[in-house]
Amino acid sequence: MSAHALNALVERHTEVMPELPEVETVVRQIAPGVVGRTIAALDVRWARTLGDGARARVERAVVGRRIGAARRRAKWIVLDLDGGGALLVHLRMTGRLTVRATDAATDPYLRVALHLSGGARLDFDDVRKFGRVVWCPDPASVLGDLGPEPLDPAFTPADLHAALSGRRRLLKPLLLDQTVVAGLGNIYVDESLHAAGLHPLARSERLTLPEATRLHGAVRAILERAIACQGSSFDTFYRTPRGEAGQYQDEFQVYDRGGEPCRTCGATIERLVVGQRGTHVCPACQPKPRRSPRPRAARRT
DNA sequence: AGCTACTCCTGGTAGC
DNA sequence: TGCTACCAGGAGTAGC
Repeated sequence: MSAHALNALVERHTEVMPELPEVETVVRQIAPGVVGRTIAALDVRWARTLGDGARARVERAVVGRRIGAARRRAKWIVLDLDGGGALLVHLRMTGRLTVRATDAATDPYLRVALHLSGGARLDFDDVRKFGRVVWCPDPASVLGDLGPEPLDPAFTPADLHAALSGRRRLLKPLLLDQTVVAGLGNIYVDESLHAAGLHPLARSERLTLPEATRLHGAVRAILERAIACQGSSFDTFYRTPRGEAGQYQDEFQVYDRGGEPCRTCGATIERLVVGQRGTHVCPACQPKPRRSPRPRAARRT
C-alpha cells in the first residue's frame, strides 16, 4: 500500500458507543486496511485484553497468518484467518480499532496492536479496558449462542414475537440479551421502544403480534438509518479531534434526553433505571403497562 | 426461570 | 483551586 493510500485509512476511526451500527461502521472502515494482510507481530500492552494467560497461545496461533476477511456478527468484529480460526474483537464501552502506519505514534490507551504486512498496524485502543481481543480456533464457540441478526432478511416479525413472548421478562432487559436478538444495546433499544410506542417495563409475555411487528419495523428502520449515519458519537468523555464522527446522535428521540421535550408529542422525557441501565422513555408515546410490572407468579397447577 | 447485585475500569463531574 | 465520591455501562457471573 502506498503511503498516500495508507494515510487515507489512518485516523479514519469513528468514536462511538459501540452497538450494531457502530461496529458495522468500524468493520467497513478497517476492512480495506487489514484484509489480505499477514499478521507479522503482536504488541500487547494490557494482557487481560487477550484473556488471562492467553498471550503466548494467541501469539503462536496468529503470527504469520493472513487475514482473509473482516466481518461483523452482533457486536463482535470477526477477523477470519486463512486456514481456520478467527480473532474476535469486542469494543465493549470505549474500545476503538484504527488502522495506522507501522511507525505511527501509539495512542496512550493502546492495549493490543497487530503489526501487519505492508507497513500497516491495527491498533486496539481502549480507555476502560473492558474490550476484548479473543483468539478462537472455532469462532462458533463464541458466536454460536448469539440470537438472530435483526437486519437479516430472514428475521421476521413473527420470529421477534416468538422470541419475546416466549419468555417472561421485562421488554428492555430481554432486548439487551444478545441471545434473543443480536447487536442491540442501550441506545438503540431505547430508541426502538419509543418508535414502537412500547414501554421498557412492559412484560414480554404480553407482547402482541401487532406490537412485535411495530417493534421489528422500528428496530430495522433505526439500525439502517444509524448505519447510514455511521453510528452515534458522544463527547461526554470522547473528543473528536480528527476523523469521522457518527451523526445519529443528532436524531435521538429519547436516549440521553431526560427532562427534554419529546419530539413527537412534547411531553417531558423521563429517565429511569431498568435492569441497572439508564433508560429513557416518553410517558405519553410509551404508556406504562396497565398491569403491575411484576405480576404474581401463577399458583401451582 | 428470572431477578438483583457485583465485577471489570477510568475519565468526567458534582459537591464541597 | 483541589479534593473526594460517585457515575456510566456490555457482558459475565454468583446467589437467591
